[in-house]
Amino acid sequence: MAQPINALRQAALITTLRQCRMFAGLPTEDLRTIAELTVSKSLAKGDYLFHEGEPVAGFYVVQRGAINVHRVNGAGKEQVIHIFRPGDTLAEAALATNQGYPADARAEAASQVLLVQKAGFVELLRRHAELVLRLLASMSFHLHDVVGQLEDLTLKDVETRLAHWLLRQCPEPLAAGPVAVKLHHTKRVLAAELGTVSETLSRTLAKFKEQGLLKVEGGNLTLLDPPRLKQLLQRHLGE
Amino acid sequence: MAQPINALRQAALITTLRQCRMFAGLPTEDLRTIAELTVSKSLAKGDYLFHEGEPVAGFYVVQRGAINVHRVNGAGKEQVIHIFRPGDTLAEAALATNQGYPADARAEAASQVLLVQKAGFVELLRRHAELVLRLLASMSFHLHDVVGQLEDLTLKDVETRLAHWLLRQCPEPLAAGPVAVKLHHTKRVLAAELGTVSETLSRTLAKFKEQGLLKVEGGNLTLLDPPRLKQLLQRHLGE
DNA sequence: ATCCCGGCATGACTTGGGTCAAGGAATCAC
DNA sequence: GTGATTCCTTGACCCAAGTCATGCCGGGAT
Repeated sequence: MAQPINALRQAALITTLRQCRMFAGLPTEDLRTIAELTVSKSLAKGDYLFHEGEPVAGFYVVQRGAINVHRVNGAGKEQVIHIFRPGDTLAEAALATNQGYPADARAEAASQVLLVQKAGFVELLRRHAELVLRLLASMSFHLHDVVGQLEDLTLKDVETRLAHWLLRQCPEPLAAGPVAVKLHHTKRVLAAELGTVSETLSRTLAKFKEQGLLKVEGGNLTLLDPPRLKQLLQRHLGE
Repeated sequence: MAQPINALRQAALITTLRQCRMFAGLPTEDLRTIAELTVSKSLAKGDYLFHEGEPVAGFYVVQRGAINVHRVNGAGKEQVIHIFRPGDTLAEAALATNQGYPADARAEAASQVLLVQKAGFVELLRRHAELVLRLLASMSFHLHDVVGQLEDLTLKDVETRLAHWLLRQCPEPLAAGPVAVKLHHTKRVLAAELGTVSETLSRTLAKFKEQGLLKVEGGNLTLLDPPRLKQLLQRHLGE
C-alpha cells in the first residue's frame, strides 16, 4: 500500500491536500506523511465509492467531480445526505466506528478522489492534537448539517425547503437584484436532496415562476428578487 | 469555576464519570482531572439545558433523568433528535464548533447533569489521544444515529417507523414469545421522536393491536409476536 | 435525418397523515 | 373529596405531495 511515490506525484498530492479545509495550513512535513497514506481512485459517473455497511478502508478527499452520499430504501428511493465537491472530505466519521460506512456513496459525475487509509491515519491522530481538533470540527459540521436536514424534512414543506435551498446558494450579503444560481446536477438529484421527487420540484419551481420570483433556463436559475423570496421563507417559518 | 471540591463529592463524581461509555476504563487520575472541569446542574421537568444557537459552555453527562434534544419549527412542532439517559454524553459535537449549540435540550423529567467545561477539556484532549478517539467514536455514533433517522423519516411511513422502533426496544436475540416494552415518556414524545403526532401514533398502535401484534396498557406495551412484527417490517422495507 | 433515451413538465388521481373537535381516563392541586 | 389539567383515543375532514401516464424537447448514436 505505502509504496514509494515519485516526487512530482507527491507534490501534486500535497497541493490537493492543502486545498481542503481539513488540512489547510498544516506544515508540509505533515502533509507528506498524510500523502503517503493515500491511494488515488478514479470513478466514472455512476460508480460507487462504497456501499452502506461495507468495512471501512478510510475516509476520502474529493479532488474532482462530485460524490453523492445517500441512503436508499427498499423501493429504490434515495435520500441525498450530502453532495461532496472538490476540497471536501467525507466519511471521517467512519474512522472511529466498526459498523462500516453508514450510507452509500456514488460519483454523480466523473470523479477523482483520494482514499486516506484508516490505520495509518488513526496512528497519526494519536500524535497530532491539531489534526484531531480539525477532524472534530469537520464532524461537528457534518452533524450540524444533517441535523439541519432532519429539521427541514420533518418540519417544513417542499416550497419552504426549496426557498431555503435557493437562498443558501446566494452569496452573502443578499443582493437586492437578480442572482444567478447554477444547478450542478439534474433536477432529479436536487429533488432527492430536498427529500422529494422531480415532479414536485417542477411544480414548485413553476409556482415560484408564476410569482415572478424566478426564471428557469435549463440548469440556470435566476432569482429575480431574492429579498422577496426571503420574505416568503420567513413568512412560512413563522407560522 | 474550578473550585476545590471535597473528597467525598469528588469520589461520587468519578463514579458517575466512570459509568459513562466515554470515560469508562480511564485511569482514576484522568477522571480526577475531568472531575475538576465539571459543574453539576439540577433541572426540573421542563427546564431547558440550552437553546439552539447559544454559546457553547461545554458538553454534558446525564446523571439522572432524561434530556430531550430536539429542533422546533415556527409553528412550535418539535422533532426529537435523541433522548439522552443516564450515562450518555451529549453535545460533544459543540466542542469543536463556534456556531453554538445546534438544537434545543430540555429535561423530560427531573434531571441531574454534569457540564464538562469546554476550555479545559479541549486542553485535555490535546494531551490525550485515547480520549480523543473515544470522543470521535461517540460523535460517529451520534452521526450514524441521525443519518438513520433521516432515512427513516424520508423513506418510510409511520407504521414502518413504529415497527422499527418497537423492535429496537427488544433485547437481542429476538425472543419468539411476548416482550414487554416500557414507554419512558408520554406518547406525545414518542410521536415526536417518530416524526409524527400523537393522534397518528394512537391510530398506528391501534392498527397493531387489531392485528394481534401488540397489547397496550398505559405506558406498558407488550409485543405479542415479535417475529411476526419483524416480518411485517421487512415486508414494508422490501417494496 | 431518424431513432432512442433521459430529462423535464403537466395533468389526473390517490393517499398518508396532519388538523380539528369531542369525549373518556388518568393525574394533580388544594 | 372535586375541580382542573393533561393525556389519550377516535371520528370526520382536508391537503400536500407522491404516483401514474402522456407528451415534448434536446442530444447522442448510427
